[in-house]
Amino acid sequence: MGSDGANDTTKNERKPGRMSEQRQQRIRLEISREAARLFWEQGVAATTGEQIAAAVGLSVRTLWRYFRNKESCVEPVLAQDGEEFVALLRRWPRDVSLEDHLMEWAMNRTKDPDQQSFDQAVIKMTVLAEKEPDLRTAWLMTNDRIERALVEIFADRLRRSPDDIEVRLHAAAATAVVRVISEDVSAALMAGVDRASLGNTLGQMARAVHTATGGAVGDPVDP
Amino acid sequence: MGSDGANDTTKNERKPGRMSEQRQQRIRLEISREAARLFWEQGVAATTGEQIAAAVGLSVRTLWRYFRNKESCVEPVLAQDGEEFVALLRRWPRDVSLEDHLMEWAMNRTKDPDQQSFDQAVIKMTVLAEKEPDLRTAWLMTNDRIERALVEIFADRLRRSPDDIEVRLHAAAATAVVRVISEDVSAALMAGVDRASLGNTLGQMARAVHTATGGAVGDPVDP
DNA sequence: CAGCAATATGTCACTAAGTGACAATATAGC
DNA sequence: GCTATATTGTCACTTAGTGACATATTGCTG
Repeated sequence: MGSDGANDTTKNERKPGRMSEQRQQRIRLEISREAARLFWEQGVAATTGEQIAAAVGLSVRTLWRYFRNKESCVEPVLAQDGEEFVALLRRWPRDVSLEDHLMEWAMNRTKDPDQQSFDQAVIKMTVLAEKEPDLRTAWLMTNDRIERALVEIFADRLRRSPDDIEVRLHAAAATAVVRVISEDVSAALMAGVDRASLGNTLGQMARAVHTATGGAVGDPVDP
Repeated sequence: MGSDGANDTTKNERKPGRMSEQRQQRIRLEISREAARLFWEQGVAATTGEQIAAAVGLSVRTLWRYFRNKESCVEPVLAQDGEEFVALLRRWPRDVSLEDHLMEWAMNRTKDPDQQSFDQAVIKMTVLAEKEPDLRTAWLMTNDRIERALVEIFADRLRRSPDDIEVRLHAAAATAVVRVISEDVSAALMAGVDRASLGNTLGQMARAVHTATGGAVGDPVDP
């Protein structure tokens, strides 16, 4: 497998013998979940690559084909909410505010039990990233990728170039505030706060993005 | 040496045999500069810990006492501008706007030749961090620490608690935009753009901080 | 400056992380 | 089923990073 394949679509054309990208992503996610479980149970330092590999039935050599280092193993888990957010923004109609868009989605979403245990893993890793430097780097790198995705989305919405410094500033600021809110929510949930009493976190995110972009992002725009 | 010593002042009281913190910081900075030079010349992967250690006349065992891993070696260099920015904000009079404060400082600053070569190292590492994942983590972690410093500074200025979510959102957004501008300026300088034609980057930062905090940070405030 | 206590350093041994090479096996398309 | 290509596991290896311990260095005090 080309270890960069997961991030480069042109190199992933379907050839005989090449696994689909979806399949590779599923394997990556399975590894990530097992890594997260082991990191939570015994700490990052005490978890070996061999243990992670064994947990998913792969050799450690193959593990390092899927992830460039140990802490990166947890990135797919850490990326869950951010990727969901990005996917939502990609579907964001121009004539709708961000807050309305997110609230509409929140009202219509369904949640299966498998997804809920996955959410738990996300929360645990987000919290653990606060005190484990290696996980912190994984968390920050994950957010770095989200920011790059937001650059494209904001450029499109604002009808500007992705190279535009303003676009990049807005994407960076938006990513930062969404990250802080995610961290805040995760810490609260980990501390036992009931999700209902957290209030409207998606609305909070939408407003924070609006503020952090100086009002440039978040309102309906011309079609 | 206590490897966490550099970041914990209570553990660094002056005892017989314990080196001063300034001395430890100087050694860290010397290591960081040499690491940066080697990373630039031959790449991160091809640079061994032994080489970095030899370049500063230390054993590799001691190198790992000063830095938790190889890429962290470059953090003091990467942190230079951010730490300067933080120091400036710590001296920021309440009755002055951020832009005026930064501009006044820019007009009065002096620059020695050693500092200029150091600036070059900062620029090179900032640019290299765009394509070397390990350096990217070092850069993001450095900015994470800057953000934590800004939380304290903003809390003080806004007369709010550092735990206040708004304070944290402002600090995160401010750090993000300063980072993007730093990256932008470094890339331009690396590409040969004349510093004079870059315009007023400090003013740009001040305005970006003001925008990213929704106007909450940047204006004069009540004393 | 000498003495002392505490810390810092280097050497050594070691484990784990991570990489390259290559043969065997698996995958996807026709 | 066949073929071409990719993927995987084994093996050997280097490097990163850690613990233990003896020696050297540092900072304080008289």
